[in-house]
Amino acid sequence: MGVSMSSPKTLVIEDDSAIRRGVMDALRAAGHQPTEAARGDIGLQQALNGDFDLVLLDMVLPGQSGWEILRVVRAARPELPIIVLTACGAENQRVDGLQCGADDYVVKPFSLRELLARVDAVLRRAPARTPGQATVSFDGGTVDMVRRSLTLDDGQAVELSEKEAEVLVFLAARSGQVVSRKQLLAGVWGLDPKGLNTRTVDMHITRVREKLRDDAAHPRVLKTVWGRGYQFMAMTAEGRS
Amino acid sequence: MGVSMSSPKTLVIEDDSAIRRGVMDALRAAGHQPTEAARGDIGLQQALNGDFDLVLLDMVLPGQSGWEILRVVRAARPELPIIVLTACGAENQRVDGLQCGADDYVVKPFSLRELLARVDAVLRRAPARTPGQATVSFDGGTVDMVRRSLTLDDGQAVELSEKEAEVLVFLAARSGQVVSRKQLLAGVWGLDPKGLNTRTVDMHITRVREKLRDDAAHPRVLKTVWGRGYQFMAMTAEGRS
DNA sequence: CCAGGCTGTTACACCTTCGTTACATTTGGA
DNA sequence: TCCAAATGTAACGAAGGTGTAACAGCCTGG
Repeated sequence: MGVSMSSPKTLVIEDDSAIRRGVMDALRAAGHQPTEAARGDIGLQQALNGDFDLVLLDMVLPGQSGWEILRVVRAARPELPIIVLTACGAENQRVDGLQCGADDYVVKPFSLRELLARVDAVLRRAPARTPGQATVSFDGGTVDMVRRSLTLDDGQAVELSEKEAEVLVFLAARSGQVVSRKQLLAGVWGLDPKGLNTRTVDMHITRVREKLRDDAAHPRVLKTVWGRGYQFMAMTAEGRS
Repeated sequence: MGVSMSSPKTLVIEDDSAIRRGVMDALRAAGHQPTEAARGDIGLQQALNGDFDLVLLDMVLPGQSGWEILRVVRAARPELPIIVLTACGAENQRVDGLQCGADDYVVKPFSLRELLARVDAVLRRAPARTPGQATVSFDGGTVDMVRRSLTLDDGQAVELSEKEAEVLVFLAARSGQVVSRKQLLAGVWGLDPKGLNTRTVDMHITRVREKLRDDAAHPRVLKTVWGRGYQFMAMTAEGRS
């Protein structure tokens, strides 16, 4: 199931009808198949159940907060790209938004050209994150997220322990995003950050890196983002068959 | 919501109805779409919420001080050009105005021809300051103000530390303006200039310059304006795609 | 019972960031 | 010209983030 995205299906969640219509028209003109939602709760349903390649999400919505939607969709469909539309100013929202896992961020008022540029960039940058894709390739091998198995480029299958597999799949499903230790603790261990030591995460990263033949000092796969977390570097474009 | 500035939307905040009418007529004759506000508080609302390309701001106003408006608009919409209309004489107001972030100033009484010349100059000089623009290019690379990332022209992505990113984005968002150390301290560190050493700013500028491949003696990007601060030199006109 | 693997914790060395200080150099004005 | 203020930057150190070796507890399969 290659991709090449001839006609991306995009979900627009935005309550302001003027902006929504403008965005819908621009997307259609750019060859998308856009769907619109004027309320947060309805948009959330569609994002979770629909077959979309991209979500454009306003932060100020009736029916459900945009932040809540971002969190829920990220948890349920980590591979689905999301671009956040946020009201102007609000310097700090940007950090929160990107840390919540938005793939990009457009500040209102925005030009439609700017928005389309961001949309193209996100779709181009996320080749391995098509919904339903079961494997993610990196420089040196491939992760099968369904079987939770790891195969290196020389054909060798690598055994993973339970936790190692969970950590690797969790990161691979969010390839390109920076994942904090807290997110890993919550997602893999399913706990409040109580009870468990943050260093536990580091230790497992070290063990996974070893099996990936990755080097912490010059990582090809699991990059450390200082002060923020870890980032799975998926293979871009020039990929295998 | 597009831009391309064939018919710039200009907001005129001025309480003297004779002057206001004259300016409005002159702008219309010059092909603008001007909007007028006779009171400071109303003008401030419009400047913050409206979709304008330029603001003409009188300093002496009922309802709200012009200085206050200048400060607030600068903080919320740093990319929005502002030309200050200041009462005659008062040489020092000029300095204060420019330091507060006005893009230009016109001293009353002024000729309409002079005003239009200044308006044209400011609009021409502010290519990278379109509302919603998320990237600013300079001679040697591009700053993405949303991702807080830096890409050089050879395609290399440069890692920025937290503070480096904040300093660079703060300056890039105000490209063309001279930003004082005090403004940087307030905007990036969020402190009164107490508690922190002014040299801290210099040090971070040095570090950012290094990552920009910029040379303090012959700066292409971060120019030192002696006695006043620093200035981000955005790429003009003949820009990239 | 033991052996062996998996997990989480601890400890320690190292690295990054960032504010400060110090000193050389530059600049503008008297 | 000379002087004082402003600037550039190397160097330092504190605070805290990161990599990983070592260890102890746990479970599972003999």
